[in-house]
Amino acid sequence: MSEVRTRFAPSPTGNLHVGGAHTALFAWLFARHEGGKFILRIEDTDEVRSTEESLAAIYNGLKWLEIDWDEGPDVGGPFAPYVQSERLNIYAEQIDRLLDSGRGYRCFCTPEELDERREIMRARGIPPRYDGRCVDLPDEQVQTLLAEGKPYCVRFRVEETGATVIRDIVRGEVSFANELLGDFVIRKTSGYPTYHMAVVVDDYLMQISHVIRAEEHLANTPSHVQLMDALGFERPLYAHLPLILGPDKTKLSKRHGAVNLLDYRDQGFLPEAMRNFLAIIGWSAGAEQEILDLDELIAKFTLEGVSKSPGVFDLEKAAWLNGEYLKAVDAEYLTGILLPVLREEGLFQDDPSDERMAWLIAVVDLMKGRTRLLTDFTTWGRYFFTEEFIFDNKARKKWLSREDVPNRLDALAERLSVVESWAVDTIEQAIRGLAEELGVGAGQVIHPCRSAVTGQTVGPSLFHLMELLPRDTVIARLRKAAELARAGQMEPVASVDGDV
RNA sequence: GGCCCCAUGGUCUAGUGGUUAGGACUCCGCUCUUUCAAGGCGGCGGCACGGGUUCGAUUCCCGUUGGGGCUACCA
Repeated sequence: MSEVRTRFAPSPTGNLHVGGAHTALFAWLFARHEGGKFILRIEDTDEVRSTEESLAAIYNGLKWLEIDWDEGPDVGGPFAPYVQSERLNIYAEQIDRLLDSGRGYRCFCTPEELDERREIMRARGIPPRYDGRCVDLPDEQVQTLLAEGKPYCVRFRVEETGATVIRDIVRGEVSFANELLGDFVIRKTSGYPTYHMAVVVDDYLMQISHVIRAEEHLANTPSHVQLMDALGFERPLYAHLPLILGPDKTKLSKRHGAVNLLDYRDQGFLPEAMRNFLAIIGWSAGAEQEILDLDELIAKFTLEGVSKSPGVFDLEKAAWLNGEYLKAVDAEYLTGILLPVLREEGLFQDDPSDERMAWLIAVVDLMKGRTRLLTDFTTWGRYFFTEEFIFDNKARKKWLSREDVPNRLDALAERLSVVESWAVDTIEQAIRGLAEELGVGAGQVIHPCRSAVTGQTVGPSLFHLMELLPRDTVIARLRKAAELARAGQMEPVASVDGDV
């Protein structure tokens, strides 16, 4: 078998969205699994909507997921250029061939006329397709119109009878009746090729072996295949991937919330978790394993494992998976990713000392076992970084508003101020010792203490978390909580979020 | 409307002409623990429907229903 070459061919008309990332990932995984090449091609034949920013967003999104390309606009390659707007002469040449062979023809219908006729057809219940008005325009008439400078586009004359059969790796054989296809535009009035023309030419010239794309393109495929046949191009193999759906089961789009891949980075997702999650929508290794690292993904990925039915993007499960990665990942590595998130929130300084970094790593190590998103560090773990944290209602209600608590907190502060060293075991001794002296269970000191120091009733081991806070800070928090409680300011309040 | 695709719990899925239909997320219990939003254990919940084919269909065929995609001088 000749070399496997797959491509991702986005149009730079917006951010890299989740669906695009999914397609790119599958095409990339397949190429990597097969030891082939993965090509990035930019389809900017939409002159009005294409933007530079969007191109940058595509690069950033792919890089975030660690999807790399062997050939592309920035890295070049044997079939450069990889940006369609830089290949206009190539398409022009192929369009001319079609014009010469009679499979292409000039169409002088205006968009307004087309719209009007389409409406009429629709109203009559006829499938709206181009009526072929300009197909057999006499040559002299064409010359006259040309001479008049009348604008025109070029259409492709599709087969009138029979059927076009697509062999799709994931769907099997799919047949389309040719009579239902209309003569479609291959060159716009502007001179730009349409998507249909450009993909076909580029997939052939770039020697793409497997066209892996989303299912929304399945219905376009007979058009592409006919074009290829007419041009004498060998057909690639096709694999149409299931779509990603929103919770309402329609194609995932803006109205479902975040569809920009990088929004998930900002929401606290790890790239490896998002990659893993994307991979298991519409694909399964067959085994009962869902957590797969990059190497496993590449090793196990096959097109046969791709499912036909679309899948809902379940954010809940994505968050769970992210939590699994957070747990498994090395604390030092995680700290590196977390740093910008903390700085964004103004919770960590710009030029920390080695000591301070070591402290952060320790915090991350303590916290990561119970987080699902990176942003949990700035919400649940806020008390590590600032005094500006809230006392949630559960803590207020259950402990901080209790009558006996202020005295207990003060007593604990007193005791902690005299322990000879600030460490897990000395802290634990102090707390348990106080409980014993008061003749109450340890929990009666531990819980109020946790509430006062963290504002929450849940979290990592109290003694360990206290060790990571400066003694002065802990003591100050205990005293402050006691004071607030005495002033009657520890009653549950409506304004406090975090009442979970 | 026409064409095409799809159909296993709410969601992601494994799987088979004969299985107690398996796993994961969510949810609910129980348990461990100083706490749970962590860990452990357990539970609820599914083959869309109707016809065939067959000794036997979740599995194969047809239809229905439902969902989705496409129907542009957007890609």
